[in-house]
Parts: sequence; C-alpha cells; structure tokens
Amino acid sequence: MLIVLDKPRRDRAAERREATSAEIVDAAWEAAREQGLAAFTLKEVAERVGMRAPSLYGHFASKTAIIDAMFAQAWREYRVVADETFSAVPSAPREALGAVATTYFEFAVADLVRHQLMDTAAVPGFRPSDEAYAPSVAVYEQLVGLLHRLGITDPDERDLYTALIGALVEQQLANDPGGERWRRLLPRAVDMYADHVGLPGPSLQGEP
Amino acid sequence: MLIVLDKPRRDRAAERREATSAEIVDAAWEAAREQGLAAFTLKEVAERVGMRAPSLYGHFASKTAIIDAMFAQAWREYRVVADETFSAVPSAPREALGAVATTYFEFAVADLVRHQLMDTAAVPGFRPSDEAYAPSVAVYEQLVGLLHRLGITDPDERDLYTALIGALVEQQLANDPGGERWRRLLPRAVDMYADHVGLPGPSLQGEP
DNA sequence: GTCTATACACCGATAGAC
DNA sequence: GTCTATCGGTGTATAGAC
Repeated sequence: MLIVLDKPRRDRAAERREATSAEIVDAAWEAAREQGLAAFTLKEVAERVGMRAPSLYGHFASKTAIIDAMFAQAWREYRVVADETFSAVPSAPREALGAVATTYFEFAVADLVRHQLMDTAAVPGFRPSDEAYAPSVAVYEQLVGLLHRLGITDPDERDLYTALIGALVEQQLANDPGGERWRRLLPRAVDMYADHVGLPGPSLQGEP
Repeated sequence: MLIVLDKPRRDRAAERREATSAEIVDAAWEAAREQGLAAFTLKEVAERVGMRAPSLYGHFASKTAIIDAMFAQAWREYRVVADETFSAVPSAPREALGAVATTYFEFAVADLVRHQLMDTAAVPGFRPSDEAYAPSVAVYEQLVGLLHRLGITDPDERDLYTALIGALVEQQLANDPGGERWRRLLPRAVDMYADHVGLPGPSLQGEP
C-alpha cells in the first residue's frame, strides 16, 4: 500500500518545538556531566536554556522523561557508529574482532556519563522506555551475528567477550580517565581472546 | 622499649559507645541496600537503631563520616578474607590465580552496595579518609607480590588481570544478580589469561 | 510557551532543654 | 546521649496569570 501524505509543507511551529526539546536534552547532558546523572536538577537544565525550571514541563512530562530522551539519543548515536563499523568489517577474523571492540571502546570512553547511562544502572529506579531501548537490542544482535560468522556460537564465549571489552572500558574510565593505560591493552586483550577461541591469523600486536 | 599500660580495666562506657557506633554503621548498610548508597537518609538510619536523626551526630560528625566508616569496615573485612587466601595459596600457578580470583569475585558479588562503595565511584564527591583507604592498598600489594612470584611482572599484564576479574564481577552484578552466568566463566577466564601469560599447568576446567 | 508563585516533601545539620 | 524544635536549603511538580 502506498500512503500519500498530503501537504508535506514544513510545520514551522513543530520544528521550533522539536528544536527546543533538543536544546533541553543537550543542556541535560551538560548538567549531568557536571553534577552526576542522578544528581542534576531541572533548575540547572532550565538555566542553561534560558528558562525557569517549571517551563521544562511544557516539553517533557517529568525529569525521568528527559533522562529517557537522553538514553534514546545515546543509543541512536551509537547505532550509527556501530552500523558503520559492521558494514565494513575487516575480513580477517582478528581484525574484525578488534575493529568492533575498538568502536565500542572509543565510544564508551569518550563520555563517562553517557556510558553510565547506556551501560550501567547509574540512575536508581530508571527503566528506559521500549522505544528508547530498541537500538541497544539491534546493536547487540549485530554483534551476535558477527561472532557467529567467526564461528563463535557458544553463549558463554560471547559473554566472555563482552565482559572483557567492558572491563577495559570500566578500568579506563575509573582509573585513568583521559589516559591510555587500558586503551593500549585492547589489541592484547583481543589477541588473548582470539587465541582462546582458536581464531586463526597473526597477532594484532607487533612483535612483543 | 616496652610500654606498660596501666589499668587495662574495661571501660564499660566506651565499650557501649563503640557498640552503638557499630549499630549505626550496620543500620546504614541496611538503608543503603534499600535506598542506594548515595540516596539513603539519616532518618532511615536513625529509625533502624531506635533514635531520631539528630542523635546520630553524637556518634558521627556527618553523613560522610558514616559512609567513611562503612568503607573502612568493608575493606577491613575483605582484608581478612584475602589474608586467608594469600596465606594458603596453592602452589600450582593456575590454581593460585584461580583461588585469588575466586576470593575476590565471591566477596564482591555477595553484596552489591558494598562492592559499589569499595570499588566504584558510586557516591558523588565521596573520598575515603587515609585510614579507611589503607587496607585496600595492603591487599593490592599482596596481589602484586603473588603475580611477581608467578613471573608476571609487567604492569600491563597486571592491569589486564584485574580488569578481567573485575569485568566478570560487574557483568554478574549488572546482568544476572544472584545467578551463575558469569561466575561459571571464572575458570575459563583465568585459563585464558594463564595461557596468555604462559603459565604452565593443565587447564582449570575439566575436558571441554 | 513561558512566567511567577507556591505547594509539598525532604534533606543535613545545629541549638538548647533535659 | 538523646530529645524536640528549627534553620536554611534543596528538590519535583502544579496552578494560574500573561
């Protein structure tokens, strides 16, 4: 069935409204980065967009709704980044594993509070809505597909992989934010894992 | 020099005072487990020990001081557990690594909020006092000593080990609390790491 | 759509009586 | 040591004027 939409004329009012909502979400990210994900206040958000706190309720039904929008935005962004990597994944197994790991690592490490919101239970009581949650499922399925193509079908080995890469992210953020201490270990960790599951090919590292 | 302490007679008042402080700390753990580490309130703590909130200030100078006492207690407890493991560490390298990893894993997984307080930055702005922090340094030095005896002296390899075990803890707590999904991977992960650093000996797992 | 004013609840911490 | 009373502050959210 073809659906013809009448008058695709721009709705300037709606556009402006959406732009304001986006501004609010951006301001919420800033506030969360300064005060913490659970601790930032609507007053801080409002000030950044030149409003008073109650005015935010014209755009979001609650503080939780703002956090949900942040969650959705973060995963949408990562989905774009991950799609790019998965669409041009190297054919060599170890390089493939390394590319996917690097993409995730860099995205997570680039923004602490974003990582906390996406990957940890940092906001007490927060549960993302189904729409906000959907992109994370899609990305995980891409990973499962890649591992399958590499012959890694055991769910336990899958868990070990995600744990290993997640570990490096956690340690990097917790113990050396902005540094290189754990990032440098990424090829080594991928090699260790590749050896473990019996992937062929030469080491990702130069000669040790 | 020998220091002779006069009159080691029991000071019943001091004992009672200390017991009350311990009660308060216990109540704070309970409150933190229910409301979250950063979110629990002094009122909740006070109610559990049959007091009013202001009375807590007769025992602790601030809410932060209570959290500091919790931090110190947790690491003291772990120090006892770790001392036991390290004092009777198996002579076989892989078993040694596995025993130490298991001790840490089980202690961390047994209590989410305790783990959050000990090993993550879950309380915004909280910095443990030096006395409270000391036991964690002691435990880490024990680990470094063991790895040295096993021939693992590269700091990068040390980091990889702590990241790997820490990762399993995080995943277990975040994705399967109370379950076995990541605990079961512990021997596999230790083996993977042992292979990686070239430790001798048979696999920790039965025949795969 | 944004404002002011305010409701309502709760927080950590202090003062001072007992 | 523990209490009551209270201070000074914060927070989310709503009501109603403009």
